[in-house]
Amino acid sequence: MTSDERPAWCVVGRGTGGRCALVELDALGARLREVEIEPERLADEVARRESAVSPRWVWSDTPTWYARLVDAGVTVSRGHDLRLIHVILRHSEMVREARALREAVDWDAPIDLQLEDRSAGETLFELDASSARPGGVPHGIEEALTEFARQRAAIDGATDPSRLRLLVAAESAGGLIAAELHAAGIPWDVAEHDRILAESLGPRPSPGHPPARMVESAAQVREALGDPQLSLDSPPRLLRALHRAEIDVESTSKWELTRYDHPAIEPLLRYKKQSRLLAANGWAWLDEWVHEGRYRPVYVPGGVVTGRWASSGGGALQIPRQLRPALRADEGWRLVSADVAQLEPRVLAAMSADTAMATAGAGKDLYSGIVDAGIVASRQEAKVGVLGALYGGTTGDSGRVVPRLRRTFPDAMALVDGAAATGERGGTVSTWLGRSSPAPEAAWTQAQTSAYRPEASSGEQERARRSARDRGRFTRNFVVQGTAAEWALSWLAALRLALGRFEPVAPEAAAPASGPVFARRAHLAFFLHDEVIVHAPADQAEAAAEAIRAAADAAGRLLFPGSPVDFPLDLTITERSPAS
DNA sequence: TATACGCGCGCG
DNA sequence: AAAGCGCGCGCGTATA
Repeated sequence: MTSDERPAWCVVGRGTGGRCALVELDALGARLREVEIEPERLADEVARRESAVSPRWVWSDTPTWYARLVDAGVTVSRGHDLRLIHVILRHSEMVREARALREAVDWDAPIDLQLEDRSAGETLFELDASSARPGGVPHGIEEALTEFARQRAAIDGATDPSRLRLLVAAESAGGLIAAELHAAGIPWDVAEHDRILAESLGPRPSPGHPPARMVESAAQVREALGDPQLSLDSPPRLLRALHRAEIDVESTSKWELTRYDHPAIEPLLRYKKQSRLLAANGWAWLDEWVHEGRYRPVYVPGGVVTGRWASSGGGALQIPRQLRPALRADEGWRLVSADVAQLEPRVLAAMSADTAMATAGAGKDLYSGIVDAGIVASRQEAKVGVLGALYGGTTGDSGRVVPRLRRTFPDAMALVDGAAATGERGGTVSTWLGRSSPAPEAAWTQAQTSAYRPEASSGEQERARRSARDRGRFTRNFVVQGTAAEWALSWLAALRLALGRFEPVAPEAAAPASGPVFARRAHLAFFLHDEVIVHAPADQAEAAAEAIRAAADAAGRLLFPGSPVDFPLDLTITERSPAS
């Protein structure tokens, strides 16, 4: 083993005296070289190694290290996020020996959102001891090397190392992508957003005043209820006023109100919609979150137990469809939007190797395929039934359709029914690539045990059964939602690498607001569970669309080699995102 | 005055 | 018709 061997990994961490340490490892984890450098030189040193050997970069957590590199104009193609991977491995059923990982409690820290959303102007790489936040993961190089060795041992000794390695790579790629999405931002048309607000609410009022059209709606509600002083924003008072008008709802929720025919209902529903728009995405939101034509949400990979991403600040994953037209490509650029048709049922069909379900989905619309197979009469019934199968629905339309699906798709239904049964018993279930559901809380297990005693009251038994069913629905959905998240991460990861190979466009065609790394080529701009938006120079839009399709095919083959299940996309190239 | 919690609704 | 899974956020209300 010689020192000029090509490194497979490069571990980055805090060294001595405020310097950064880089340690290159060979494929077996043996140290090849190590250097300590001043923090200002880190971006250059990373860029040099990336272009020479493109190692997999290992660091404590991606927001801490990578956001600064991206800002400095440096990207890397592959990473290993010790914090994200630690959380997966310490719970994974695939890991045979997790004791050492579980004892490394420092690595079980939640993401530090302050750091992720760091403000501009903060000095680069102030990673000395004084800036380490209590409760965060360790950033020192020796801690990183030790944890990395633990993680490699856990993966190598797993029941299915190759699947777990796919998950580790996909999760880490997600970390890189989240940082890049934040840096690039979503191209946002403030004028269009303002126009949509004005259309619904009236022109922007002066601070502290309600918009005119909301005042109007509220007045109509008060008039119809005969209560001139009523405050619509207080659910208890509104409920009492509705009862006085003989509208016998149990809550003030929208779905319940729509069932009543009364002159107050229409303006009340309108008021609620206006109120929601104003509070969640009104002018204050615009002022706070959109700057220089970009909305830059903070994405939180692994933020959901199932492996889905969460977000923090601005409600990035809940942008109302109504505001979609405010997403607008820069001049000379396009938005390439793609979403997967029925991702979760297709993932279920592939996991369970249910050939009947694969056949129903072959081509385009899975729900229509179920109708065509003569199982249900309408697409809507098919959809409600499939969602009921995934979520554990027992009542209403879904409860009626699920038994038919159980006969038609026995393998798919056996998989989710089995996951539900395991959850009801207090067991753990896992996704296709090995992310496992959390164990039940001690109080849950205690309550189940207690309810089994002969002297347990019927109320106690009923509560225990209900909570067992609740947990069963969670584990039922966990395996599908979690595997769909793995598919989506694989899709994104493949797409990102493909876009990274696009030729830069001429400087005069650049989109400077996207930042130095992304301004001159097609790049990811938005991700939402089963949907991506790529911001692309007009003459790269078609190629980007093809890359999105190719990445979806690649994700399917990677996770489910040989499976007949396909993952068709709805794909559009536009200047402005359609309201749909 | 600050914090915790439930409601309602936006997204998949 | 409005359920069955996973979230984040703003609001009003209750509690300290």
